[in-house]
Amino acid sequence: MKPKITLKDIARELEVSISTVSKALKNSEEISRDTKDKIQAFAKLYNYKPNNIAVSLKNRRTKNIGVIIPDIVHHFFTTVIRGIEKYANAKGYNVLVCVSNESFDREVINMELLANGSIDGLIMSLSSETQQKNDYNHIKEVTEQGIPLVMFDRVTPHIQCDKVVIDDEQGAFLAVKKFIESGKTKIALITTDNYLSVSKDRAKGYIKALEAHQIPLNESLILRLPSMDVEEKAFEDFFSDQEVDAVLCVNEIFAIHAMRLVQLQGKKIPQDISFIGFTDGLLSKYAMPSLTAIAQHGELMGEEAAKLLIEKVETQEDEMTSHTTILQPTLIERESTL
Amino acid sequence: MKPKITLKDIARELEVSISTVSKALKNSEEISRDTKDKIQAFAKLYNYKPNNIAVSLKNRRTKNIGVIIPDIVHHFFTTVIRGIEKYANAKGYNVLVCVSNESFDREVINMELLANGSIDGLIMSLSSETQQKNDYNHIKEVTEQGIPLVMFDRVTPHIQCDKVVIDDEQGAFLAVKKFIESGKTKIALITTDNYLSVSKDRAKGYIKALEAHQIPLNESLILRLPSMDVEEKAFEDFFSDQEVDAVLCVNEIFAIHAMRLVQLQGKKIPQDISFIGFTDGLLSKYAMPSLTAIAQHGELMGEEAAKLLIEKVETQEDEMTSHTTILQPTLIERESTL
DNA sequence: AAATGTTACGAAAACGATTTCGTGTTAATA
DNA sequence: TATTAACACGAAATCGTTTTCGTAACATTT
Repeated sequence: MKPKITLKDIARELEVSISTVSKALKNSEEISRDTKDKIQAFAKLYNYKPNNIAVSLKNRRTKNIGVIIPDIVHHFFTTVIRGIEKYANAKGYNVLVCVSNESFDREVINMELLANGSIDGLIMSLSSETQQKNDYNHIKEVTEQGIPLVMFDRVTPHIQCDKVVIDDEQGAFLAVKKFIESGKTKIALITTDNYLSVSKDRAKGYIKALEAHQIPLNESLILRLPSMDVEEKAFEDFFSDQEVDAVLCVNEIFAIHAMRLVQLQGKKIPQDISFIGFTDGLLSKYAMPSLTAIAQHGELMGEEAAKLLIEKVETQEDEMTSHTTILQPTLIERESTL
Repeated sequence: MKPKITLKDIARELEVSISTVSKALKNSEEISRDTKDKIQAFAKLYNYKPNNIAVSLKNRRTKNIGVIIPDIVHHFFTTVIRGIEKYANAKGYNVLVCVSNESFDREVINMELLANGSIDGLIMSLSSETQQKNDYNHIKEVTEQGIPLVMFDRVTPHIQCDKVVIDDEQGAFLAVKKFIESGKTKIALITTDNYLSVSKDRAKGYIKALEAHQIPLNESLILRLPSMDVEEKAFEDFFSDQEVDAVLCVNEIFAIHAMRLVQLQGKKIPQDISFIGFTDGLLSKYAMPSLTAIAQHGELMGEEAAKLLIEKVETQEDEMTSHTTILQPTLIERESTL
């Protein structure tokens, strides 16, 4: 085992000062060609690499950016991370991912941990618990310390910072419009309770589209689940109590479940009943039949968030202007719609 | 904007020395009750939090563990991360996730980045490119520096370290056994080229199970794809050229594709043809019909890896014993088998 | 020959914490 | 009263870098 070599070690071996070594390795003009050659050769030989921690302490920059997401097993978030990584790595930044697990407390812990020097900036999406509690003090503290923050997807107007979202309302609007144009009228919406900002916006788009086409809103066609977990019973009741010829779901899981259920009831997709689901993940692509989806462009969202963040980090002008990027969702047509 | 407060700031305000502040905040016996109260109150008021970077530099421990995975959009790896996070967080460690994107170069870059002081230990799964190149020098360097390493899933015998894997051979064996016991004999295997350690082991289990039941091995029943991407043409040829009544796939995507294809050809699953796929992710659960799967227990694997790592990190005995944990795969029966 | 300018390097402070050791003040003991 | 012990705190080194500033040695200019 050969422990890492430091500037001090090199200086001692070569009988020069630490400063000389440091400068030589940075190819400073101050050091003579001879000395530089000698030091650089020695450093290469012993595979010297500066200690990141020490460099960070000195420079007060870590070249790390933190990311806090509610859930890592959720395909959408992983695509966002991929986008963040892609951009950040290209800019020489490392990405530090933490998972809040939809818990307010873990979100707070993660933020404190990251904000105490470990990162230059933070990208986050709110946990559902945080959105329910409506408590954003932990986030305010971080921004007040001057740490650049970018929020994506699950955002809040209570915090002033750069944001990247898709136009969820427009996404739902597009979907319902698609249904109506293919002759559907009994259009259902399966969603979570309104505490999630995105669910709220999607419901808005759903209603707006109905209004725009003079279809009266029928509240019984909206199924609101208390969580992301599927309750088989609620689904069954929903579909047996009434006639439905099109369903918009706020996530893939709901859509897949519903599709399976109606297929078992002998209905044909998309002839008898059409489906559109949000997020366009793997499930949509591989479902039977494949699911028409509203794509959220997670990777793009990640890249955009990283770009906004790194810009703030590198131009230390603490201009208090914040910018919200709204990405347009697109409809990916597959077999579940006409 | 109020920048973070340091020990020095507190010392200056309260007209004591930095050492006193440091000790007071650690509740040291050395400091009088009065002084401690005063300092602690002041620190709380100004929300003092020690700077992680400085603490890391001093203690030469970061309380971070690094994780390098080949792909973050892959469900299996995210479940492993979830397991790692779970255990590590409980032990007060932070998890730093990097993605190699199946690239050798990115793997090297990530390792260097992490290994230069950012982490106390590393958990990784090899990128496919690394397994193809069979070059592990970057990993050797890290272990030689005395940084504890645990590998999982995609491992190599060339590196001596703790490892966590599932018994892939046994998994494939179980699957094929299941097929045979339900009367199938024309059993196919759809896999990637052998450069992936796991694919190799699974093929071994497939062959072994056939042998154990005196079914002759028919090479034409093995479809080897050059990458994880699906080539539609190869699938079609494979299924039209011969009779097949059961298929084992080394991943979900292959399985879903194949199932869709044979269903379009009018075959009934599982009566005409059965399917089993590795990994038991979301797709298996929600496929139509749902896919019988070999579960790899990613979350458990992650927890185990984190446990092994943190043990090594905390007991600094550099005992050169390494330990391999082999998890047993389990067969999750669903609709795609009899 | 004196004054000035280069060149090549080292000393030391700094980043923010931790920790060892030393010491002045008081209290307890002989 | 002199000695020792306990208490409460501060000075300084340290972790591994970076960077500013000072300066010895030599070269150049008038």
